[in-house]
Amino acid sequence: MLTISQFAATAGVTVRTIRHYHHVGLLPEPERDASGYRRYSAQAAVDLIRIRTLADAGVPLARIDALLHAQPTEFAAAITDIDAELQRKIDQLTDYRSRIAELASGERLVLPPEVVAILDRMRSLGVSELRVRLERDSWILMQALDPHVMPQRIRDKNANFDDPETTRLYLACDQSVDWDPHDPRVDRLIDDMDAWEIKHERDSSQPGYLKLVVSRISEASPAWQRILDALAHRAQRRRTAVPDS
Amino acid sequence: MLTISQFAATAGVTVRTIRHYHHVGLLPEPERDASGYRRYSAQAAVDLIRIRTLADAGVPLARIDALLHAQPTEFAAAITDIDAELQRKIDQLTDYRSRIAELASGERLVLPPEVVAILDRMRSLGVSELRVRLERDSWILMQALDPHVMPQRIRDKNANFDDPETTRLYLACDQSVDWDPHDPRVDRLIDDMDAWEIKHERDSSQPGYLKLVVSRISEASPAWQRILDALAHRAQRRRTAVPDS
DNA sequence: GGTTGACCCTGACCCTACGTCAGGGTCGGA
DNA sequence: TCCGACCCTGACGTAGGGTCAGGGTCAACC
Repeated sequence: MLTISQFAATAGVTVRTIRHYHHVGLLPEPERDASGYRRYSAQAAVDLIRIRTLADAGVPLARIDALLHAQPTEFAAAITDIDAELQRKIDQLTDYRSRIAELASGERLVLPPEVVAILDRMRSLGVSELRVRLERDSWILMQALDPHVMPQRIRDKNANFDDPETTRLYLACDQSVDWDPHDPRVDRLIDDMDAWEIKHERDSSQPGYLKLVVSRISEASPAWQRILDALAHRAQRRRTAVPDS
Repeated sequence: MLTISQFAATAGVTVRTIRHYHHVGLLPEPERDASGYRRYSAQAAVDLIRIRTLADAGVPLARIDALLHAQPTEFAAAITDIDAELQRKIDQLTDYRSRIAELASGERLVLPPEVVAILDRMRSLGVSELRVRLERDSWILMQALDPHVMPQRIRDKNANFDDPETTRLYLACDQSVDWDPHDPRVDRLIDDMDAWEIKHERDSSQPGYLKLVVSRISEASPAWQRILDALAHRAQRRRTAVPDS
């Protein structure tokens, strides 16, 4: 007969594991010898190995108990089930592996590839990292709060960067980050951007969740703050003069 | 800004998970609004996704905390590490899958293939399932208690079944299970087996752990009990007459 | 302006599958 | 007789949350 540690060793588990299985009723308590030690039969070892085979495969102990007392048919069905679950886990882990590999590269994980492409395009056009990060935050908020507008916004944004005039304006604005707010170039920029908004039938009003992004842009640079305030003011005047149809 | 449930949704986790991360200090507590609700920034969403990417890969939360504050070099090293661990898990799950598939077939899981082959050979020779099971138990005990003798015993056992005379004797003994202990055929069997033991220079003494198996064999059949007792008795007499060299 | 349903808050206990410690008895060999 | 390696029970600890309980908020609709 086997002592508890020999018994545990046949399945490569700890003594504590065995006692736990007794406690939860998964393994029946065996006979005791004269001094109260548990003594295990070879049959118990076979049972234990079956239990561990299932447990290793991730089957909860409570379900193992039921399984071992099930009809062969149900048992076979459950096995098929468990096997499919294992395959699913394997696929998932494989997926996690590829994600882990991308961890170094930041937003690739959190945004759809089209948006990542836009951000990369901005970088390659020479847009500052600060501006790119603000843009990224705005996409993240949009994704969380208003996901159905994303496809349209992606098209718009790409169209903007396809247009050399719009791109020039965007870059000029980006460069104004450390200009003095009263630099005459800022005035020209405001005029140009206002004209652009009129031409493209846009205005500076935004869905509520983007107000935060706008306020962070303003905080980042006094020049930007002046530009945004001026544009909002002019747009407001236009709306008052020509009310919504 | 995001409410806690919107924030949780960006990473596909529950609100409780977010609060748990605050509790353990993995995520910093964000600002609160006027009514005490937590409000999350887009940057927090990026951080959360990074955390979940690691957590999904099985990294303990405590280690994630350290990782996110680590140098890029250490971080990269840890990622390599985690990736290797993932691959190991995938391999293990693949292994469990193949084991699960064998669950129906019993001893294949618990004994080395050579022994399984011996048991299968016994079955194909027509040995009763009862006897096979007793034999299996004896191998299990041997494996747990005296594993280094197994290769030799495997060779011996195969040699026995390679010998037609020994096989005949074994089968005869197996068939005697329900004979009357005083059937004259039992006497002839005892004579034959005793002769066999002398010829092969074996005796019926066993290492302690096999005594149990022998006693279970005896319990299974009165005829077997008589055979074993008689053989042990004769072997004992021989040892007394011709003491160990 | 009242109600309804979907949120949010904290605090506390529950879960699995054991690990670990405390405090004590038992066994086998030197 | 003593030591180290076993064995026993009982109880608490662990990660990563789940799930109440008991209460406040918000927005929309009637």
